[in-house]
Amino acid sequence: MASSAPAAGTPEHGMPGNMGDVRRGNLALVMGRIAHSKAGTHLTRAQIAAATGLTKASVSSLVLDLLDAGIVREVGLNPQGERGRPGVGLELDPANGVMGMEVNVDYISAGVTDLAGNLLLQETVEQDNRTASPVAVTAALAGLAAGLRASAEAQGVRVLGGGLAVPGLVDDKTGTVITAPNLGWNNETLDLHALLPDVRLGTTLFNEANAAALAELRYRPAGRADFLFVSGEVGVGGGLVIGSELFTGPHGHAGELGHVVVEPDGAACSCGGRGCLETVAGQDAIFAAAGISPRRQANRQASAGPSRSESLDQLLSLITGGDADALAAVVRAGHFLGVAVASSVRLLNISSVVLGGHFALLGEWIMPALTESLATYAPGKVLPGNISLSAVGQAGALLGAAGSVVTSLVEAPHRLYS
Amino acid sequence: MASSAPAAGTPEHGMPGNMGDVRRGNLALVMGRIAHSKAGTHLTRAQIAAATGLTKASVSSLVLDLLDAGIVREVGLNPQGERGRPGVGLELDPANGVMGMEVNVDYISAGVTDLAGNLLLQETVEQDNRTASPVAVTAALAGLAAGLRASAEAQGVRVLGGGLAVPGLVDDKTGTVITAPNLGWNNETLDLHALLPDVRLGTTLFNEANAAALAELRYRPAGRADFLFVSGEVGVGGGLVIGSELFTGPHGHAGELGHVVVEPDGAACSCGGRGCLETVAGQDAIFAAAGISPRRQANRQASAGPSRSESLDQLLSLITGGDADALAAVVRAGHFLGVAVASSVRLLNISSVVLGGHFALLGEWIMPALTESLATYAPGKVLPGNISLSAVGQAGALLGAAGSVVTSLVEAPHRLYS
DNA sequence: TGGAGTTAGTTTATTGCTTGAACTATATGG
DNA sequence: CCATATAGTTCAAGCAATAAACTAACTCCA
Repeated sequence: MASSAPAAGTPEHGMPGNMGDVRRGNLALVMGRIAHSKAGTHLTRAQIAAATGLTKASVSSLVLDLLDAGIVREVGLNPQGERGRPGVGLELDPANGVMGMEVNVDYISAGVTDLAGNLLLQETVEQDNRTASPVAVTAALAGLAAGLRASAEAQGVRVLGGGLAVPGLVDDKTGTVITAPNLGWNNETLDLHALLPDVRLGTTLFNEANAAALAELRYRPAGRADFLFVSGEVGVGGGLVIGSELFTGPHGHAGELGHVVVEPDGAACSCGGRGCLETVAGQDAIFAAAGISPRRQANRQASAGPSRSESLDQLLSLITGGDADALAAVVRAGHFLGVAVASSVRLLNISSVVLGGHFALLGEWIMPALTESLATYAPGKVLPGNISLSAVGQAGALLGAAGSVVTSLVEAPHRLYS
Repeated sequence: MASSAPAAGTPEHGMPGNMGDVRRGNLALVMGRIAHSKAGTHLTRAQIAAATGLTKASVSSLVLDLLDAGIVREVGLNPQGERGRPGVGLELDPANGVMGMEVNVDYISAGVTDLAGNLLLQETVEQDNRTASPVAVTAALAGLAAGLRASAEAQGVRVLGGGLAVPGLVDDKTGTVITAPNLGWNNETLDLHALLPDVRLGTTLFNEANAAALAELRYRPAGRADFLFVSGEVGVGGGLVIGSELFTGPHGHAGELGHVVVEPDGAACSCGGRGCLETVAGQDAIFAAAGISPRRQANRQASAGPSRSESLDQLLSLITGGDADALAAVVRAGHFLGVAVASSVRLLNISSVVLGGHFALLGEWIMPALTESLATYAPGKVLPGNISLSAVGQAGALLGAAGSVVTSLVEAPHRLYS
């Protein structure tokens, strides 16, 4: 998980700074301007100098490093009626890509984006990962990624690094999945290097909700800098974005919205607690309350029992068909989601919420209950206009994991020419 | 409120870095070593060089700046049997002080500490601030502060800056108290400069719980870097310390533990919400449940009705006298405090809790209920040994507000020789 | 008592980076 | 074709850290 990173180019805390730190910081500054320039437009060295406050001489020198590293390229620019010598446009070199990967309960998936965030290649393999060992799953994913990487390189795109999202608590520093209840994994250390060998920027491990939150930050038009992303999968997860950065707390696991207490006298939760949001708003809880037969637990054949998406389809048709129990289950989930979000809003002072997973799918019926609940429990704190549905949908975790590599590159481009 | 500050010496985000930033950062590094050296011991230039990785030449040059600024001084050092030339000890110059100030419901208070955190002077004036205008209160406080400042300067201590803690939501950038329900203040902009005129480092405005949390961080022996401080006053407040820094969220008001929802079907709260922790664990709620007559609201004479500390004394004697209702009220508060803390722990991934205010006073009876509640709602997340009572007590807000000035000076000592 | 050894702190030359000014390059407009 | 304007490069200057040499002050030991 991305630990609370110091500002770009800042020396590690407690370490002395030197002139190299200044250069690395300014390199990141220039890189950031190029990376975040509006699509279609191409900044010139002079524009970057004006925007950042650096001198033209410094910008030229810094841009030269980025060109040498192969992450930025020049594009000819016709100034169209401007006076003076035309500037040379700069853009992220599209010959670079990053790999996003995801392991979930019933599929593995991988994809390659360029540094601008365009999805170039993607492939998903449906398989039940509850019946497979972590080693087998990562081996299958490594094969999937290797294939995509070969395809990317065949079309001239080198893969600089990767990100992997899994539905559980992770420790990125050690590459360990601490616990992933829905996969049945506990303290499994993954070989992230073998997953994507010999990439300059390595591979980072993410919690799925956190990765999806990063995707919202990256792909949402006019994205807000501060929001709580709610991930509705089998479990209920949360991803906190504060100041345009993932907030993961002191030990890397902040944002567990699914285990906020919403009913002190409520049902026992798989986490050992009681009355957690997940016990009323998780998929299994909603299905049960709606009278939909539960998916078979472990050891089920690939074809036995309804799959998760089948259960969701069933729920949707029940609701649209006017089934009172199904609608009540969803409204109840929305109500308690509001309770949990209200508490989060008071604790974290966040004013925007983005719903993903089944909460987004059920948005039409969740939203009224949620807004009413928020008005009751945290009046005035979250304007209805600041509650929105996921802009990226299903592929969020994958795109967020990939995007995190780009972000880390933009914040420390010097890593590419060590 | 301390906004999420960049690392010491880091240029403002988006601004170019230059060699001056390197120097400011290294100056802060050296200053930090001197400020955080164990009391009684005195680091030498050579020791600082070895500890930081800077060269002796750089340290000498940086220390010279700190000496010139008058915030560090040399102390002779007998090396006691060490070989070689003895080093010259360095310490914070005790001729500098900072002012901490506090406005609360029934008193105003001010105090001066040196940069090491020793309280040199303190004075408290009891007065009912609900009957007074913000202007009158700040005028009285300014007088109190001016007197202490004169005393300090008479004994050779110059006051470098100040911090003011108030029981409400504040915006430090504008010096505004957005809302302080128990003072009846709403959108009152205070003249912080007039409160403590002509100090080099200005005066910072804090929420009371946040200031008290900073005091815990500063004064607690072997203080943890991450904890949730729970402030039990008329209202219930919270202060979040993450990574040894105050976490105030994207808009500066994070940590409102008192308005976490603990009983969705509970009582209406003064904030407009429902079932907030404050409705069961605030002082008034506990007094009411214990059958203690409420304090008179506004317009009471200074002598009419029991004061808050009188009510607390009454509660304590009821409990020690075996009153079942009083004990039940406290146990109930502890139980729901556990619910709120459990949710906080899941959202913020914090593993330590510090209780202040009436929660500390009632610790003997609160703690069992709290630990049991935490074991129920967030099993394994907060070890009982990580729940503790305030180490600084009543003067916490004042000490924390004063200490924040020291912290900001240590992080940016160059501000003292502009 | 005095020299060898040891550690603290300063001086000096070097390196690396930003800056600002001068300079070159390339466009538009009359 | 020349004036003007803008883009980008070159070059000397300034500043900060570094490394190495140097001075200062003390202990140990003969």
